[in-house]
Amino acid sequence: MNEAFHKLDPEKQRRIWDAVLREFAQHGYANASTNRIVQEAGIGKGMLFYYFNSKEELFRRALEYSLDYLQREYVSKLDYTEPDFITRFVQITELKMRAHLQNPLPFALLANVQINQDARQLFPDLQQRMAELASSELSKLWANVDTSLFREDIPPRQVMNLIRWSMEGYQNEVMNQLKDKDLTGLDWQAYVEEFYAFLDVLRKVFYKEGDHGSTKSQ
Amino acid sequence: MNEAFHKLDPEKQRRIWDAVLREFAQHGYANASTNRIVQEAGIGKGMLFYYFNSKEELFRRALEYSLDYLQREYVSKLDYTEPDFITRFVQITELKMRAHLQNPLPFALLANVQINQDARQLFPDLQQRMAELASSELSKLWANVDTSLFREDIPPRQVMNLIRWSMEGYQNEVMNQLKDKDLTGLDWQAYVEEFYAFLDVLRKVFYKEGDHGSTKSQ
DNA sequence: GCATAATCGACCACTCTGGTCAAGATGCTC
DNA sequence: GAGCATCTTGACCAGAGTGGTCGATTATGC
Repeated sequence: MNEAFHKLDPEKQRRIWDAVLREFAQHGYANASTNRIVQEAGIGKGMLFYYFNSKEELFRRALEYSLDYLQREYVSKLDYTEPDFITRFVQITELKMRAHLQNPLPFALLANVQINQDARQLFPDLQQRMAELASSELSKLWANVDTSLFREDIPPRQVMNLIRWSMEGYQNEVMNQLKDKDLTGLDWQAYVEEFYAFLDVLRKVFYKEGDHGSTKSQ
Repeated sequence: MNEAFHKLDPEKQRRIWDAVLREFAQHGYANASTNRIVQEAGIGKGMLFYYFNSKEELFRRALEYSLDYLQREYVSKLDYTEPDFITRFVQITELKMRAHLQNPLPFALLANVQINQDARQLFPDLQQRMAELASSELSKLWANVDTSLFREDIPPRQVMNLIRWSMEGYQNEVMNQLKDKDLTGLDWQAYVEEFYAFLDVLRKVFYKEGDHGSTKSQ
């Protein structure tokens, strides 16, 4: 990559990355068009191949950029000291949503690469970095959980899976509901309260009986 | 569509549909190639446009074929008399897997159309038929459920959602595990037993206490 | 033998591709 | 201002691929 790119006005860098990531995320490696990228980025065609030398390198850099973004804005901020599994999972989800809200494109690109096998054989090293990121995130999720909070007639592993699946299902449901709606002027408070009520249900179902505290008080 | 197509050797028809569905499912409408289709189907280019007159009609027919397949092999076989929600859900899942195993391509094509908005504005009528199919399937899922089996300290609606999400999560997990493996000579029995054990956990968690019968005996 | 239907694939005009490069703009130093 | 290096552009390239056509050839049924 030409180092001139790094000297660019940051706003312009962002515009270029935006266009690049969006194009690759939407169309995959093979069907992405460098013409559309320069058009959307508002730069001349020559510049794209001046900064990056080929489409292949461009894609490689885009993937690296996305992985770096996730590492920096999400994975590195994860905190695995919280022993309460549900609370921890909520924290993680919040972080992920925050990073996603700030810039959804890296997520979109990585999701596309995961599904579309376009790039798999072309960039096996990055494919591996992706796999590592995903597996390390998940394996750490299970570590140092205080399983003594769980009800004892079900294996802790299964309890954690059930909680995870339930929360993921809940998330997807809310996402789908909100997809088409106008987000301005939305009654967030109602959603948040419903969510905490949902957490209380999970605690009631999967935790030991007794007062383990409502989540609302947080 | 040229009626000559219907007079074709059924095996040849199947080969053509296979190639068509696979291509559209993999690449979406815009990026699908009629050249690749005829090559994979093993017919001359002329024939494709003899049977179907244009790429647009071809896609339309492919979508209709897929919707018909799902209707015939899956939705029409659904039975909503079983009052036990878990049992019903298992039955539904089994039907879906059976149809999917017999021919996954219609599922793949519809999934692609759902995600890729390629075709949305081109074929709004079929888009609507898809939406109807999905919503009718889901709304019927909730009807006539014997909620008296559920524990009473949680709204029945929420119990059903939690069960649904848990089972979907379980499915995805198993699917992911099996994705790369060699399916021949697999120990299915072990999987089935683990699944029934999982169902027992769900019953223990979400149903009223007392002997509601193990699922293993089925 | 003959009409009709089925089948092929070379061919068409066209669009789009990743990539190049001569020409010019811009900024910096003296 | 001149001179030089660095940026920036977009017209242009050869090549690949597009959906679709059609004259030629073969198979079928009577």
